[in-house]
Amino acid sequence: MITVRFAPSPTGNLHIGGARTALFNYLFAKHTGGKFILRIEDTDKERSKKEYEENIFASLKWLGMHHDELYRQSERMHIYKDYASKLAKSENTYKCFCTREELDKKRQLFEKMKRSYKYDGTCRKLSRAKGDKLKESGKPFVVRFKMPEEGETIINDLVRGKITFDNKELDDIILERTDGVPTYNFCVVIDDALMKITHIIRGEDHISNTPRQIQLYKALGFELPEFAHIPLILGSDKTRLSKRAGAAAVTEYEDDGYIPEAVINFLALLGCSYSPTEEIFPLGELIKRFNLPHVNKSAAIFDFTKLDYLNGYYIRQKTEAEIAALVRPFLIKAGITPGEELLLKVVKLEKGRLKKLTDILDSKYFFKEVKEYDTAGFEKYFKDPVKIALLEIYRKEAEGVSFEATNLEVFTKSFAEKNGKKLGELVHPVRLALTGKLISPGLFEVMETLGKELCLKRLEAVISLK
RNA sequence: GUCCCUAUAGACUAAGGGUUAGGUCACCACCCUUUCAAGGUGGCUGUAGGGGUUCGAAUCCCCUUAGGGACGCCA
Repeated sequence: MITVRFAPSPTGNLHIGGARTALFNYLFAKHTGGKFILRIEDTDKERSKKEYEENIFASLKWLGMHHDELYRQSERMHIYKDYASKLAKSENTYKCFCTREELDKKRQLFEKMKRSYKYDGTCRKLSRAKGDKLKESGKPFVVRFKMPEEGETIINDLVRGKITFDNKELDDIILERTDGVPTYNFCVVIDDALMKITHIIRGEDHISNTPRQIQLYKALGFELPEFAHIPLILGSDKTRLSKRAGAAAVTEYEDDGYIPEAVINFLALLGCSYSPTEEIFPLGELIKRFNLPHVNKSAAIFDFTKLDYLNGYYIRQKTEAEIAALVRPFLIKAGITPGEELLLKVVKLEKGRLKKLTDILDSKYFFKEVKEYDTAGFEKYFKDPVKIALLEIYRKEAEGVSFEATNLEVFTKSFAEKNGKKLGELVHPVRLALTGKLISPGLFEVMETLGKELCLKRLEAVISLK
């Protein structure tokens, strides 16, 4: 059975790049009828936090990715211990008594000499007896893995093909810290093997870890899984995704008014294609079409305009009731508690115009008094007493009109004609008076939704500016 | 610095030896129209550069350049 895993460390909120890695794993699992495992890699006690773990759960849930199994590495320490002692017995590891300070010094020295740093193997050369003696003396130590010093390690990557590393480049990685807690490279290998992960799909940033891990597989006698390293996402400045350029937490996208359908579709498109001619694919369709060979090798740049487009598209696919429910929390956050009936009417008008759910705040005027007017619009329409006078007549005549959109349109058009004006000469100032803005949904629909009373009142407010 | 990876328009991608290099977003124009969207029609931009291999190269090879990643008692 095909089994994949997403293995985040709870040292921060789930960000968009992590979500994409999760998505590719999820799509692959579901496409093949396989299993999607979520594994929390919380071996770094200092930085791992429960709140981040919860953020990861919430984000995945929001995106609609459900895991089949859940593990936490912090609950599996005894397993790693077993394998550590197994490796020690087979002489694949050694105790290293070099202190952090000593190592730092060496690193700095290498840097000064413009040479690449690699652990020099000081303690690898230590005799067993000497090592045991040092241990008994109470000197703290870490456990290192003896990397092969010759030959090469080859990754047969499902995305990139063959990647070759000279074993000389591999240094003796630390398996156990001074406090006995195992490190990432050790835990992943054991977990992936024990959880029978068949395909490791992860970011390109892990390529250089892979040969080290392959050596561990070999030393532990585990069967190798398949590897697929997916390209990273770059920010709009072509450098590593930074917060400014899009690397926000998934939950921040939610707060910004994006909907999961759009985020999923957008992320799936970065670094992968599903059709030569189409790009709109909901999750179910992505699952049907996903395939590792379709994943491409180059890093993709995060582009908000496309996300916005997709978000608008998916919003338009929803029913008005659904949109109302989605948009309501954003209004409430802005201090507006909309009545259901009015909200539904507003959504009907705004539906085709929303890119983000937060855009609903552009139509605050349905729920709140208009207190200020667009400055340019004010100059253009409200400064001239002649124009105001026209509005005054319009207002007066509107009193006797039934406020349905079609009816208002007929009335306004004939009013304009009667007064020798173009329709626009009326529509724009009226819009400004009713909404405070130069831009809104169709004016007559807006008027109908606002109702006669409010419309007349707002027109009056402008007339009295005179 | 060392090792590794990558390179099709402003962005995401298709074509994996033979296509007028296709699609999507963005952009521009027009249509629709009371504004903005949405929708419709049309258009603009591209194989990083240089060498090879080949009858033929975006595609295969080499070099250059550019970008990214890794080099932690982080994951």
